[in-house]
This record gives sequence, C-alpha cells and structure tokens, in this order.
Amino acid sequence: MTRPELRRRTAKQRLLQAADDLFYTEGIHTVGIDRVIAHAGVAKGSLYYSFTGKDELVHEYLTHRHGKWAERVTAGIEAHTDPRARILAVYDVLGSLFAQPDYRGCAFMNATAEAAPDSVEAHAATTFRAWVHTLFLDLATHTDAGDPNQLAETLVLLYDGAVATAQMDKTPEAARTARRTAELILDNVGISHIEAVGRAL
Amino acid sequence: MTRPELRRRTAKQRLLQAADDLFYTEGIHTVGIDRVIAHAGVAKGSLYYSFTGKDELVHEYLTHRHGKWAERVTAGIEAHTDPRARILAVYDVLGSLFAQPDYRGCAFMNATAEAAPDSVEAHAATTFRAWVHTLFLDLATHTDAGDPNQLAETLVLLYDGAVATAQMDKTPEAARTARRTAELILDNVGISHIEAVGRAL
DNA sequence: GCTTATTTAGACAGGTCGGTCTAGCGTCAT
DNA sequence: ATGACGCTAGACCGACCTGTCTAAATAAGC
Repeated sequence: MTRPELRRRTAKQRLLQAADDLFYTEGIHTVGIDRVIAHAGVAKGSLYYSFTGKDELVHEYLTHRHGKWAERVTAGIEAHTDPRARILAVYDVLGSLFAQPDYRGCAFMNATAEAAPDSVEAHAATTFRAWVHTLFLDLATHTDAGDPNQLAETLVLLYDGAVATAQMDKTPEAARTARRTAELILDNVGISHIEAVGRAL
Repeated sequence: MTRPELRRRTAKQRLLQAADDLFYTEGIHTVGIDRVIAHAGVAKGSLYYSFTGKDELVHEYLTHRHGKWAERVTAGIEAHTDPRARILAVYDVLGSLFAQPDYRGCAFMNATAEAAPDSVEAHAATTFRAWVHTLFLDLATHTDAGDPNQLAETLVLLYDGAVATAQMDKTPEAARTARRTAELILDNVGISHIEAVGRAL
C-alpha cells in the first residue's frame, strides 16, 4: 500500500491539480491536454492511463470543484445556529471566495457558457445548480418567512448576482452588497411589516 | 449605387447575422469560421474581404449585441417618467428577454467566461459593463435614496443575478424576483424607515 | 525475485482551426 | 468597354487539437 501523503503525488493527482488550475483560469475549451500534461509535469500516456479522455478529466475537475465549494459553504453555515445568521453566512463565504486573487467567477457558470447542451459540463452544472437550490431552500424553510420557496428564489438570485458581478467587475464587495440586501429581505418578509415598524420606532 | 434595402442582403450583413446566431447560441470558441460562412451561405473569401479576421467579426458581433440591448432597455425606461418606475422597467425588459426561447444568457458574460484577459471579448465586455453601471447610476441619482452609488450597486447586482439565474436554471421568472426585490429596496432606502412605517400603519 | 502496476518519452494519425491565395464571374458607374 | 468592386469556389498552409501506440524505465506488492 502506497502512502500518498508521504510520497510524491501520483500522476492522476497532479493531472487533476493542473486541470483545476488551467481549466478554471483559462477555460476548458481554451486549454488543450498538452497544456495540462506540461503543467502537471507528466507524460501524455499517464493522462490516458488515469482517465478515459479529456471529458472524464473535465468531469472530475468540476466534481471536485463542487465538492470543495460545498464543504466550504456548509462549514461557514454550521458555525452559526440562528437561522438568519446561517443564511447570511453563505454571503460571507462568498466574500472570502471573491477576495482570492485568482477568482475568476463560478466554474459552473463559465463551463456552461462554453458548453454544448449535452456535454459533461452541462450535466455537472445541472447537479451543481440542484445543490444550490436545495441549500437555500433548506435554509429558508428554517425561517419564519411566509413562503420559503419565494425566499429561496430571492436568495439564489442574490447569490448568483454576487458571483456574476464580482467576476465581471472584479469587485469583491459584491458579496457585502448581496448580504446587505439579504438582511433587508429577511427583516421585511421574515417578520410582518407591523412588527418591523414597531422595532423601527 | 446599390440599394441595400431592396437587393439581397450583402455578404457582410449575412456574415454578421450568422455570427450573431452561432456565437450566441454555441459560444465563440466553439464555432469556427467554416461554420459561420456555411450558415451565412457565403464564400470564405467574403469573410476576409469584409473583415480582417475572426477577431473583427467577434468584435462587431458583440458591438451590435450591445447596441441592440441598449436600445431595448432605454426604450423600456423612457416609457415611464417616474424615477421608481424607470428603474423597475429595466427588470421588465429583462423579463421579456428571458422569455425568448433562444435565450442563453448575457452574451458578454458568456464571452468573458471563454475569453483571454486581453482579448477582443474582454474589451467589449468592459465597455458593456461601464454602460450597465452608468445606466443604473443615472437611474439611482434621480431618486431620493440616500446613497445613489450604493443603490446602483445593488440594482446592478439584482440585474446580474436575474441574468445568471435565468440562464443557469432556464427560469424566466428570475426577472420578476429581481423586480420584486428592487421594489422592496426602493421602499426601504428611498424613503426613511419612519415614513414607510407611517404608510404601513 | 518475479510480477504487476504505474509512468515515461515521443512518434504518429486524423481532424479542425484561422488564414492565404488564385482564378474567375457578374454588376455597376463612368 | 473598361475598370473597380463585391463575391464565389476551392485548393492550400501551418498550427493545434484529441487520441493511439510502442518500447522502455521505474516502482510496488507478494
């Protein structure tokens, strides 16, 4: 049994890392396998020994992105117990993501933009979106808001807006704008207008 | 002098139309010039007679997209005089855009996703984003909102969110969600909390 | 030590890419 | 009627793409 944590990383791992770097920063179609194997410092044969082809490499790249992001978001959520705080935590995690110097938008939005309807990218994006929706729907149902579905839809829209704006304008502050708007919504639909008025006065 | 409105459309026009169709629905990198000339029903030489190369075709494709969209949005805005209604009109125009069966997201977001940092696509996207920001900043300044900049940022985020959500989930209703949220913001920051309370009671 | 798994370097094939070039064909204005 | 202009058809180029294959070196497991 090899000990992967002690030995030099395996060819498959290095390929996956290289794919993650290059596909994310330059786009999937733009980067050829020659670029990937060069960046991984690996022979071409190793790619086709570890994967069936580029499609599988792309699929695993997106799957890993999904997994790592889901971990990060749930970690941010689980640091809080208050339903409202748990919702807002998502936008704080977004803020930490946007602050990364290599941020180049959502991997799944970018993949969708250059993907054919039935491609590996499209399918990965679909499952990712399903995760996003159940995430916010779960968070929204644990709130005293009127309609959890409508609240979740709005929170998803704020999530997408923050992601898109931060990418297009290179403004990490978009996360704070989304959070502020989310707070405003939670204040106004979570509690009735009359109650909000009472607190304001 | 030929009369372009009477005669069969010129090769350049047909190329531009074909580029618009294909680049938007399938992506810029994905579609080769052979596809474009075939869809336009035009000889390859005509492409390089009318344009310096693919880059110029891409540039004109994005420029025309920008122009047509700007026309459509300003037309929607100018149908109203009330500052608040003018803002909300933008999201209604978005709604009509999303309702188009061939909607596949914002051409500039998609172009950015597959573009290199200094490419024609990136530059076109930059000028497009500048337009979006001045649009909402102009609309926001004609409001009694506290900080026009902050309001504009939020409206841009809602705009981007609607566009991204509608594309990823194929849900045209995202425009209504964005509009509803914009209304809520205008009700709460446009007028002071105390005034809002007075009306609510 | 022997076998099996992993990895290497590089040649190679078939395809597509953007782009160039030539030769020629109508149309139009002068 | 003579050019200039707009356009066509298609051969052609070099570069790059994904993927295959060979032959040999290296490592790991038993």
